[in-house]
Amino acid sequence: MHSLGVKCNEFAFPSVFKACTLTNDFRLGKQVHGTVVVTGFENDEFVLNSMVVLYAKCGEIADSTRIFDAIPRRTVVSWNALLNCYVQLFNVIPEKDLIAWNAVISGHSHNGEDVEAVSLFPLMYGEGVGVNQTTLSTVLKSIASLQASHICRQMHALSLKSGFEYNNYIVNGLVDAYGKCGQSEDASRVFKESQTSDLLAFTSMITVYSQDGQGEEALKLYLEMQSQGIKPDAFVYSSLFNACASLSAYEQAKQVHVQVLKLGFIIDIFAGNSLVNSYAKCGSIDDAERAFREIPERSIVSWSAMIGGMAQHGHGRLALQMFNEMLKEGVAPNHITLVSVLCACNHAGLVTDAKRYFSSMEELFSVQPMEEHYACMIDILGRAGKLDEAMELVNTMPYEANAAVWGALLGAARIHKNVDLGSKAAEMLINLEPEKSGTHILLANIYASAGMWDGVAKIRKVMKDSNVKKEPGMSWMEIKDKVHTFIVGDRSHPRGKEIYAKLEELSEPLRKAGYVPMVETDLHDVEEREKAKLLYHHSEKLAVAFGLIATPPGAPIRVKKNLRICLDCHTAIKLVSKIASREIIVRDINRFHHFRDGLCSCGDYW
DNA sequence: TTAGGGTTAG
Repeated sequence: MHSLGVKCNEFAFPSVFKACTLTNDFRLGKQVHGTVVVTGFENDEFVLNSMVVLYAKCGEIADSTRIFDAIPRRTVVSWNALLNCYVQLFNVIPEKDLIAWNAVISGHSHNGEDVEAVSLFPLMYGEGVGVNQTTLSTVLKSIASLQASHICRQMHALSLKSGFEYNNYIVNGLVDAYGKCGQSEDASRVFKESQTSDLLAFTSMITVYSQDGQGEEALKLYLEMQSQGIKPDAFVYSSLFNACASLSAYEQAKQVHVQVLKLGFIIDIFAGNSLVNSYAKCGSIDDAERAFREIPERSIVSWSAMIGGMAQHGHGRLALQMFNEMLKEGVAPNHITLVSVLCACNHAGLVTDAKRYFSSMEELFSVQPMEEHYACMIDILGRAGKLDEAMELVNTMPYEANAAVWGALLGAARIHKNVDLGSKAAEMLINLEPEKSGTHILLANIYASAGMWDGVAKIRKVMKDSNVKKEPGMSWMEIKDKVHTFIVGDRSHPRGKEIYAKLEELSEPLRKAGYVPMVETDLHDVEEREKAKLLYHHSEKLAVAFGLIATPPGAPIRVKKNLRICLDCHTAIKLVSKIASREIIVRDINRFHHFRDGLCSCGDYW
């Protein structure tokens, strides 16, 4: 082709390099390299990646590395080629020094080969070449990816022994690794004891808090960082938005958003994606969509966050429209996007669409259905009352039914009052997750709705005997930048008297609108009258009452709850939204409920 | 010569 005088473009070069590599024709490969330079394609990343492989295979490690370093986005193939080259070279070095060991360990770590990186460390240590901060921080990063908390502790001890207590790289590495291993207390201890004022260490610690659900701690640390005069960058903000998301702190998210705009970090894709997620989780899907539209180059994560947000808000059809818009833009969905798409169908009751997506996802999008997709599909079928179809899928799927699947079946059994399926699913769940009290409660609900009071009594006894405590329901409501917490029957709030007075004031119009307390499914071992009182003072009702007295008339009220919203509160809040002419948004553990004018966006289907 | 922090679901 070349000798015929036909010009080669950037699409042809990678194939030519690949052919040279496969046939070991390095002389020709180098000639082609010359042509690349002449034709001006030496900056094309596909061309460069294929050259890295060529030079690595012919053992010219220096050239391979030089080209590799210049590529902005490296492919797995070029990583592997260069790494193999280093490993081979490394193996023939008789006396390996510290730098050689570090280079190979970090090569494995960068390449996602964390087990190899971590296992090389003891060999290196045994050689007596010593360790430096590079070794430890590289190994800690792999430990973090592996979530190996036991090894993390050993590396911590070694770091202290080696005198790296105040080294920023090591402090950051330990905070990150402990955090990823789920040991947030250890992360926090290392961070505090180091007394560091390093931006990366602060970012890691803020991230640990936000991923551990300690949103308030994350925000507090961010304030402390600012008071120390440490200038934030875009990394901090993606974690901070997550902290706001986990707190459902809408006002906080808005304030942080303003700062991000001022600092010019809004073009950062991670911060942008977190902002979309944050607004969605804080109850404002409109703000989320505005933020989404402002992202200059939307990634699959941006689309997934937006589609998932719409799904959780019950806007199933809009979520599917968004999905189609994404496909039109040529963005390929991943397994998470498809979970959100199925979830959208689920919340909107779109069974036919769900079946279509589920059965064609592998063919259309090359994504094999995973456990999550099966669990979602079983949930959809179950909710829609297609219990036989749901069971058939359970029996034919290539996975063992897990807690998500049994949970879906238990939920379906509750909605459709199927006592047999309910008790079977509950039994499986109690085996899989004995510590969770929700299972007992759902089963009790099934018995109660079937009028099987002896069953309810039996569960009450089992819970009492096995000391299973109902997880206390808690609700949160944010006013300005303060988050107010409520627990059932709680009178400790400074405006407690007014809150209870408001509920008292609402009781008559509620009764007139048809509200009857649903005392029968309550498992507390108390008198009926006492039960009605407890029910009427559930945390979400207290939070809504507080919202009514603490926000201006007509303002929306946003509440977050740690469990599923209870049926009684759902009914009551629907009526309150009409009586008080307010939009009330409740985020529960599963989804959002937008109450307006006596109705809920979930269509009583949750 | 070798090295550190962030995003989407269930």
